Amino acid sequence: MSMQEIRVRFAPSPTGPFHIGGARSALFNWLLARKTGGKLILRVEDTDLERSTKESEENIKDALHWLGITWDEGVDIGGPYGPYRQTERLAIYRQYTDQLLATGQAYLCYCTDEELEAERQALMAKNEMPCYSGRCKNLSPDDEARFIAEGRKPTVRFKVPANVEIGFKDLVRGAVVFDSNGIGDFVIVKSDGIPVYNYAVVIDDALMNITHVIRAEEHLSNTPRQVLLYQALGFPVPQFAHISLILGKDRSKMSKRHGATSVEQYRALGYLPEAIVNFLALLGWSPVGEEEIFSRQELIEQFSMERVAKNPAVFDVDKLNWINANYMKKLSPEELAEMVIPHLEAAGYISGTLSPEKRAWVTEVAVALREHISYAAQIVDHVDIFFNDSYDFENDEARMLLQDVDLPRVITSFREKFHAMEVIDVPGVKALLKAVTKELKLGGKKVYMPIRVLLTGKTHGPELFHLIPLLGKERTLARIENTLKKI
RNA sequence: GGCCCGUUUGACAAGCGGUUAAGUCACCGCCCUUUCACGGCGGCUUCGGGGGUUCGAAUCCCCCACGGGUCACCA
Repeated sequence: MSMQEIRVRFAPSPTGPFHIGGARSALFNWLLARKTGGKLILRVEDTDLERSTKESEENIKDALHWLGITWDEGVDIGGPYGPYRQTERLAIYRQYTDQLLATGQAYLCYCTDEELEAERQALMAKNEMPCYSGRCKNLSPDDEARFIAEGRKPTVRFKVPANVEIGFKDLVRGAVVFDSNGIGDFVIVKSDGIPVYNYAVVIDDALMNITHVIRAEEHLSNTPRQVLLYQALGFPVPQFAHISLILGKDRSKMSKRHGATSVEQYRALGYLPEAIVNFLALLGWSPVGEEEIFSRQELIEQFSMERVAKNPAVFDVDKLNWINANYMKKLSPEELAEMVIPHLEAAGYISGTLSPEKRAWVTEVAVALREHISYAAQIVDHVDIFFNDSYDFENDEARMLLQDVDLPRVITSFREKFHAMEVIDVPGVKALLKAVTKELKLGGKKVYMPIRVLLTGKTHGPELFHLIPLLGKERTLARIENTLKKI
């Protein structure tokens, strides 16, 4: 028995920033395709003419590229089942609409928005399911002529059969059954001739030979409508897999008020694509072993739909940060600098093209700080001590440290040795500080802490032997003098 | 409101009728240490409630509660 090639698709609508939940849907599709040697198709569902923008489509493709999610057929690269943009497939949909109309499986509806809204309100008031009554189903020729004369533009509605059980197997949820009586005749083509999502998606998935439809759970209740359409059109029904939603901290659907929700925002904050992919994969899917850090390749090897969870998952930024920090540690100094520089520019610490020396210095600063940050943007919270020679004491503890009776001896010893240093480098400063503690017979704390406060005004920060070489001889000495004047 | 989906510790979750109910993040403690961070070690009262089925239930069935989704000429 030969395995049929798995064909999955990611079909975003380009109507806004690319949501992190969309990215996860794309990722799961991609993982299954890569895992099985199948194909991932990228189709753009732009039938909402009001809200769809080219800019948004570009944004989505950019984000996908950035995440390393590649498609085998679709917009930009084409393929045997194109076009892959729904607004370019209108003629195709029309054919099937004619077929549905001709066979009596669909009909024209002349109801206005106002009429429909009134009907809906009436039903709601009676506590009944607000679904369309079907009153245009058997319109008399006279009425129809009248509506046309009035200039009404009809929609096309699908005739939903009564008393039918619509069941399908969901890879994540198991058997799901709906009652057709709960579904009113729904619009499949808008009055402007553009098909509605539920309709276009069926024709496209069928024509593009999609075998597995992996998408967010919010589409679960749309699925019975689609199954009906598959049957009416004589198409085979694909496998469905509805993955759970991503929730915010308060367990409601993730939205703006939960913080960053778009891929673009995380990118801008300085998260790494590998980390986002890793984190997203863990949201709803679980690996077999104990390891949680996976490269894309490892994810592909380990992924399986069987291990996708049914329950919704809360987006936990702390865990994302932990994962991202893991990947940041693996960066080379140059890569790290690359990530951090835009944030330093934005914060006004640097500008323009950096000289090679300055760039090297910034790189070292980033390296000194890398253990302290989870994502690139956080660099600005720690970097001030390197750029700003004037500062205030962070707190009383800092002030107190400079009241210590041993302070004069520490300063004298340090200054003396430091003056004598030819080259200010990490091992040199390390040795110097050690020599001071030894000479004065003081604990490390008695030496390091006052010097730290003298140099930065703060009680914590990066290692002194990183800090001092980066400040250099003059700035180090000058800072000590300036601070001493303040006490 | 109808329909559908879900409910294991603060979060992600493993678990598929018999386990001391994994692991990861967070948190707490200890160790390392010049601080913070990193790292190491340890801790962290978990199966929403109630009925069944069964020798035995987190696991199967029913009811309830709660959360979510959906009922558009949006996707």
